[in-house]
Amino acid sequence: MTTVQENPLALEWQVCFNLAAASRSVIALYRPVLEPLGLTHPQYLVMLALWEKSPRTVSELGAELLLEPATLSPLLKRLANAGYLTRERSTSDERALAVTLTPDGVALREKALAVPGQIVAKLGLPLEELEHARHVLHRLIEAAIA
Amino acid sequence: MTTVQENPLALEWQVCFNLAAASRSVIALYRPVLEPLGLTHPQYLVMLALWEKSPRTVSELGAELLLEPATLSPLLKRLANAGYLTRERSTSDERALAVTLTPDGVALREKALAVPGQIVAKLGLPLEELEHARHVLHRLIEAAIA
DNA sequence: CACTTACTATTAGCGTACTATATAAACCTG
DNA sequence: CAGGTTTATATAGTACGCTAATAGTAAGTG
Repeated sequence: MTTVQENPLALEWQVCFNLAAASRSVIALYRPVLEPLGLTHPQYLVMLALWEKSPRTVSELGAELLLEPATLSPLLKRLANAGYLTRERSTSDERALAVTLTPDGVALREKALAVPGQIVAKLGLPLEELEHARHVLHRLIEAAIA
Repeated sequence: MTTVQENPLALEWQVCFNLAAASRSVIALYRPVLEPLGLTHPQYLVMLALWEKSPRTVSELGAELLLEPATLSPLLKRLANAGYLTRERSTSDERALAVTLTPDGVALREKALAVPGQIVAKLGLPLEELEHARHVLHRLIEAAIA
């Protein structure tokens, strides 16, 4: 393993590479766990947001998830097709879309409660280390979007 | 901000959300920096790997970058179209593809040397914190692919 | 009130990124 | 050395995720 001094462009020393690789590697663990729920990982994150508060507009979801409306729009359509939410124009503001959980969508939360534990088991890391990682990542987000 | 005890599915408490959001947020910083080099972020990572060693096969690149051949195949074609590398069947093993930097590809490294500094400046975090983040992420990768 | 400006979501186009499948070369084993 | 298996890429299909451009609604202004 080379040092940064020798090669400032060494792949393994780039935070961005480790960030991208960690994101893909960890999300890959979710695939088999979320498959029985009929969700992809981004869809799971949208459901997490909606379980906290529903209805929400596309903008509100985008602000919390840090996703562009153009990304959410088709994703929400797929979740609507799956029967987990409805998409209706807001009555107060015809521009806004009210994204609302269906009873099926609300009920799915019960199954989802088992997800975090399964992932933690797969990772095999102590909770303190995961909590520390979460904190480090939050700092990176804050720095990047500042 | 709710606690984990209150809501184990709280979005902001999920490592996976912070991981995905941090990855997208940090990579977004690279876009304007890499644009003059004619590279996307995944393409930049491939070039980092090739600057370390060229020629490489698709499998070797996939092993280092943790990417599937199906992802690399079209990505390498785009880099070949850009003139940064050539794709030729290996003479010793006709199954393998020899991915080799062109002189243009080699020369691009000089411009790339300025990239990490620009990103660090944009993030505005001390190098020690970035190095620590890199270490934490490496631990997550190891745990996830174990 | 007409006009302009701002806001909200959608669409189009491009580039990842995955699984599953296909194809061809290399290998191994009887 | 023929036949099956393994290995190395490539392709098909689906789903993000972005920017840029669009359409429709709301709000502000003379």
